[in-house]
Amino acid sequence: MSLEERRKSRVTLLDVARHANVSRATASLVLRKSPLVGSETRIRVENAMRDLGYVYNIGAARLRVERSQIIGAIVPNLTNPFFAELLSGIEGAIGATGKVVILANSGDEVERQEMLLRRMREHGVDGVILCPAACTEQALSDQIADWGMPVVQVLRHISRDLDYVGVDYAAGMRQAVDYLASLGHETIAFAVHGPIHSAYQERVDGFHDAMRSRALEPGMIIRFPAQLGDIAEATHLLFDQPKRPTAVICFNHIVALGLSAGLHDCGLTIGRDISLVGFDDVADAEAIRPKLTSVATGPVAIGEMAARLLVDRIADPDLPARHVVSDTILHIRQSCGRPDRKN
Amino acid sequence: MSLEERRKSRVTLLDVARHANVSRATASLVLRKSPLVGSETRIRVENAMRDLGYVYNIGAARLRVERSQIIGAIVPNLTNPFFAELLSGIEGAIGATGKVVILANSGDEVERQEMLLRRMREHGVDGVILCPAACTEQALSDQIADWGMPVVQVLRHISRDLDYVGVDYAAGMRQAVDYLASLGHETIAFAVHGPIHSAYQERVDGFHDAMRSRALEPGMIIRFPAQLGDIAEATHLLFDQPKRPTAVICFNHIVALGLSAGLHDCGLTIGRDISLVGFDDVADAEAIRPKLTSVATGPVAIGEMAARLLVDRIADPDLPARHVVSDTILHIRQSCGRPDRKN
DNA sequence: TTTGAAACTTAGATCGATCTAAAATTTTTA
DNA sequence: TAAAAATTTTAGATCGATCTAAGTTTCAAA
Repeated sequence: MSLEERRKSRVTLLDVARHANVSRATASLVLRKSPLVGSETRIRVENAMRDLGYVYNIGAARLRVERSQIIGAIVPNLTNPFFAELLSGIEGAIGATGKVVILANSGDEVERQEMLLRRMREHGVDGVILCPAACTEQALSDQIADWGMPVVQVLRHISRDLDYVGVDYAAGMRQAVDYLASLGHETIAFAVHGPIHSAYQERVDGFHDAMRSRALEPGMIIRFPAQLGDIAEATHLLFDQPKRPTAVICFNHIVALGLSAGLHDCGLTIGRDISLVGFDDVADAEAIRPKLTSVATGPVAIGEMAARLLVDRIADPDLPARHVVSDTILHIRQSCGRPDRKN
Repeated sequence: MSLEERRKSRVTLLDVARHANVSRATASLVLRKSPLVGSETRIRVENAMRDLGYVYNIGAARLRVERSQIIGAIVPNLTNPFFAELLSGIEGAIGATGKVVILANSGDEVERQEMLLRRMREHGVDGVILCPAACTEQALSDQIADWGMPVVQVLRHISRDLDYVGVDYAAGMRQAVDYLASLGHETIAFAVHGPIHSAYQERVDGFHDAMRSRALEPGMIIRFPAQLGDIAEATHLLFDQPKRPTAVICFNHIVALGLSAGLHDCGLTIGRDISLVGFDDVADAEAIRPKLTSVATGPVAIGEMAARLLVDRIADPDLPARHVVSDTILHIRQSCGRPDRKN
């Protein structure tokens, strides 16, 4: 009956109090570092805690207090290193406030996301950082408001009524297009993939706007497969166009890796025969050869910022919604050159 | 006083019970799908739950029951895609059992790891999947036993008394060495980096053993910097050796990416001038050109297995310790060739 | 010595579920 | 039709903390 033993052996605040010859209430005050307890008593209680190996039971405390010290994070895809870095930022910033992060993977499926939100509510999370699954209805926002649950949208948004931390994708696309245009490129493709959501749309719109305002040919959007392995093999899509692009902007680092491999397989030299610009600069960008010129979005910092906003919102649920859109940085490396006029 | 309102508006089981004209106990039975309640009553209660928008409060339930439905996962470094994939496996398998994962990053620091374990105990986790930080003392294992906390070690181990899910690193090294030897390589280097732990040691020992049993020159271990960016620049370390290696086995995908970039910068062609074998095959391995031959360790499956072991251990804490060591698979791609005899 | 304020301490209710043991109801059996 | 058995339902204690409101001590001032 080892379970029984274990339960019995659990040290509660009452045990501590008895051991220190004070009441449960006083022990609780010590726990919460209240200035009300005398220093002699405080020390006696602290010693008792140490001697008995007392472990605070947040779950029990939460029953009285409205804070669980747990926040949730829902991302569409954990295996994507971009989201891993985002998560790292979230965990770091939330952890620093003494809270804890429940992690979940929506797989970009709305029903799964719904289930996860419910599960998190059952666990009484203080708030959620949500990167909404593609096709999430705006109605979810009202639902969330109904629940009275603090939520920060990250990277993608479904409603202006909720906090949002993201990236100025349009500006990022403009940086990429401007840079390529300055090198003399006129036929530029945007290689996209994956499900459609706000961040996708903003990139596409940004691309079109940037092309238009440079008076370049209307933007060429080319869709690639979802999986990294399949992208390289689909590289030919770039050349199946009415007019062959001299430069390609990649939707994210997955497309960049895939195309970088695929172009290599076609016997083309990146930076000479064709120019490539990445987006969502993750650590690996440094390791591709030639080094990939790319638009960096700083996922770790975004995660940290989202955490900060969530903490603020939890502290004051009536704050007006805030929208933090961070700038991108164009890292010029070696994957772009002047267009080959022979084409 | 919106907080007050919110609290008041929280629907409890008692509200549901009243609304359905039954007692709290009956409502609780319905919640737990007990066969004891009559079907007419069950439906009435279920309707009441739906009508009132009842949300189960796991925290409250946990006070009576010994299960929190929370498990913890501690990894040394979230931004490493290898651990992200591991985590993805853990989250998937744990999530499928209806439990939830608290995520934490030890940064490979023992004190931080200790703090995180404490925090998780305070949250009453049912168990923890731990990839121990480098330099973790074996004493932690006794500590954990004292606490009566179910723990599964993953990828690294500090004690045979705890469950462990990992990789047969020695066999993996043998596969790599055997393959290179079969191509005719005799001077093989092992490029390592990062903190020293069981998985590190097993790889190094495995390398030495494999070299010895093939009667090749004693293994050459070369340490590289921790950060990806610095590895490429340190590539020359390979050539500072008394005898220049014709093939290099990389400690993990970070070293592989770094060296693959660095060798390229040195003007060497991988697979012709020098052979490279990766380890810890992550998704990106497909995207390096030439495609990287590597020893795959399947992080997602390892995470899933660790989750399964933890669930079993929680169900029966008195189970003898289990050790699951999974096989590696050598993926032969394009980064290896016959040694250049001119050297 | 009494009084009042300041400094500490505490009893007991409370949060929202589960569990036990017993009560109420229905069905079956004699 | 009464007793026994089976099926449902429930009152009230309980988990481990926090909070309120009230009770003690201590000590300086009157």
